[in-house]
Amino acid sequence: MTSSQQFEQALRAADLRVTRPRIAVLAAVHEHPHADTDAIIGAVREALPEVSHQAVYDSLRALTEAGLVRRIQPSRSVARYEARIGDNHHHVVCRSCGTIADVDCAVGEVPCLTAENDHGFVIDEAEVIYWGICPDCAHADS
Amino acid sequence: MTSSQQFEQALRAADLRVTRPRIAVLAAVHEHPHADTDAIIGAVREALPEVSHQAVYDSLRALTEAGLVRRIQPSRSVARYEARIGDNHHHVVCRSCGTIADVDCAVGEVPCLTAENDHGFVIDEAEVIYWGICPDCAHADS
DNA sequence: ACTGCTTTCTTGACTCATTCAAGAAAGCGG
DNA sequence: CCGCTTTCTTGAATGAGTCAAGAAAGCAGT
Repeated sequence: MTSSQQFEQALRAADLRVTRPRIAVLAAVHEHPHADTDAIIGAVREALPEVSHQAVYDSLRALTEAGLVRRIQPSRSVARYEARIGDNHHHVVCRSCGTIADVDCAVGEVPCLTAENDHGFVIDEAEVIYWGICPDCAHADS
Repeated sequence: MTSSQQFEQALRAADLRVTRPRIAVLAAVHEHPHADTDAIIGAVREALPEVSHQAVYDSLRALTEAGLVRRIQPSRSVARYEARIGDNHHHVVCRSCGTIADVDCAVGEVPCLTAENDHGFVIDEAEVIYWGICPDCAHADS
């Protein structure tokens, strides 16, 4: 059980002020992996009916910058958030319905992190997105 | 020299009608790799001052769907286009200035295309984005 | 607890990339 | 050259996300 107190601790550990919107946003992201901002606003309002969308946007930014949540945004998609962080996992995205699922990298802990020619860039992250068709959409077609 | 006639051939080969906007857009994408739509509109208007932005949007969509150009869109960036296609290369993006550079995949021809647990998805592409700091921004900091 | 400073939240307007829609123009097979 | 279809022009609309000003809440120090 991830309780509200654990989220509070996480916020303090990250040097963020503890506010009800932030706790609710953190909980919403934990409960709804890959949810977009709108869905998160909806989930947060179940606990705090009066929160403004701006508070959610601000919280998501603060949490993202603190590294408590991760923002992902496949092409043509709005921003989505997840709480699984620091384990170098990646995503499969369905071209048809946009569903996202987690995948662990097949190549090891830090996949592809060494590019052949890095053009002098200091690389700190490799983000991998697999594109394909999810089982549901594959069935719907056939 | 990639001439206008070659672009015309490419369009015909892809079963697309040959129009001046499309040729100009194709040329612009070839000349300005990773340019965003606005930059492409600007480049196209050097040859065809009167093209509407909509014509450019439409052309880019048609060319993308036909596979003549590739659309890339790192998080927090607008859509960008490139003409290098079909060679499974990836991108490094500067977190500071947004510059994009090409990188060949270190892992081989079709990198990471086999995920450990694919959740039943039929995967057809693996898109890799390396995040880091480009040489210019690294210098500016220090 | 109370004070005062700082950060965050509310409210509401605004931006801007992208899309939609209707009619005019251009491509192209016959 | 005709006629059908696709594409282009023009102009308005959409919508995720941001900005800004004042009100409210968190929190360190007393």
